Amino acid sequence: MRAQASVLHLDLDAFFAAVEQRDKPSLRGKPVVVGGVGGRGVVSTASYEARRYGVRSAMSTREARARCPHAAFLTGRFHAYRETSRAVMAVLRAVSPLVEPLSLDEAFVDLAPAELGDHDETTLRAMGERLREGVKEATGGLTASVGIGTSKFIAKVASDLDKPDGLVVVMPGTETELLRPMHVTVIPGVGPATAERLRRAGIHTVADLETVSLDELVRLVGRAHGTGLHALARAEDDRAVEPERETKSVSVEGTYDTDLTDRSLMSGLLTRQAGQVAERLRKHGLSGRTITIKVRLHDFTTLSRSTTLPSPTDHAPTIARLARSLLEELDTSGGVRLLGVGVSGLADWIQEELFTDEEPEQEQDVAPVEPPTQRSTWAPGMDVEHTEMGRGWVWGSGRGVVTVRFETAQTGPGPVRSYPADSPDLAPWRPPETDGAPV
DNA sequence: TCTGGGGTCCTAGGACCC
DNA sequence: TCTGGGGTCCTAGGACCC
Repeated sequence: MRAQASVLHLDLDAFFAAVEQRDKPSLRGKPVVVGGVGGRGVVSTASYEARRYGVRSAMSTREARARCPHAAFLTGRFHAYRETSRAVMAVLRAVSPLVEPLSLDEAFVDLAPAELGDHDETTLRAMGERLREGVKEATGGLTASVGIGTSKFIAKVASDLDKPDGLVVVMPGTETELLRPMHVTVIPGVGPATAERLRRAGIHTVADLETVSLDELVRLVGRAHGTGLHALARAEDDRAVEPERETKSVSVEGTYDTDLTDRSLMSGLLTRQAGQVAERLRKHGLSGRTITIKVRLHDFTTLSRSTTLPSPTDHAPTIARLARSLLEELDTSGGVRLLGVGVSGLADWIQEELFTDEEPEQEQDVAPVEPPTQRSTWAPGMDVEHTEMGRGWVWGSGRGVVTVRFETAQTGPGPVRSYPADSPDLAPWRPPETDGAPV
């Protein structure tokens, strides 16, 4: 918590719906719902006109239709949202370079570098109004709610207090009296599960929470969460505004209107998703070592399976192949409603650099370290044949060693073995390009 | 026919190493 | 030979956020 109110939080009001109303004047003043329109879609954003009918974010579109049948139901136009978001972030960066976007419609701004002179309430309000005006101009009339306070937590709570189109400044020293009467769910990280645990312990408000000892909180909700809650209940929050946050994972998933039962269809869908993930990785110059699939069964139980490569990849056939073999482990006979593929353990360099950089620590289980050669011969994902092991594909390669994952059509994925890259027992057996055709 | 999609962070257990 | 403890990496699942 800072001595001065110098953290600002800005939240665009009903952002997706507002962009739709801006771009299509016939929708202005009318209920608009943006979200999935399929049988299993949910509401992403409801305009304030639609909220009057009880339509809320995360509600199923089916229920939203029941509550407000005359609303316009639209799927998102993410290009337009991204473009508009960029314009908003540019307005914020003109005030201070320290802007941390949380999503397309939300950001923190650290006002410390802004030349504000005094941080008295009048100056802060003027700054907030100036920003809101700037956003309106840059976006063709979108409104935003702004909160200013001594920490991220307080700024965020403040921006929520006078929505929509509001501005609230919480001056230093007034934080705890503001928070105490509020329900524990104002604290970021307290969702339904945590709120229920706290409720059972008789803790409802922030004031209640403040009386609970650190040990007791840790016992209730775990180490990390407990210490966080203990501090936030006292408005203690020193989290910095971080303009550059690194991407940790990239994923694509889809929920299907009817449950999937056909394994070959699932394989095809995973293959297509793997291609989309690889494309996004490449676009951002990323690659990753851990491939994860996500499977949601008909009864909503959600499973994940993952595997970690010896070196990072952005190669679609490799990701697809691993995803498909991970699916083999799962019993999907009851039907699958969601399938997804993700890559994590990201590096901002690609595998080729393994060959040019100095030797990494990591060792292979086959010893001979030859001079780095064969770069193009053993590309990840490439199909290979071993005289004894049979068919497999390149899982990773580097430093004169190629790691192969063997599999057969009959038995599925098999063992992983490493060989010297010049092993006469190992040969490519067909070009990999036939792989990856979606169903 | 309740329950999206893209993320982040945490926990807990096992393997493995020192 | 037995007893341990700590650290790191990996996997699976869950809570949470917008």
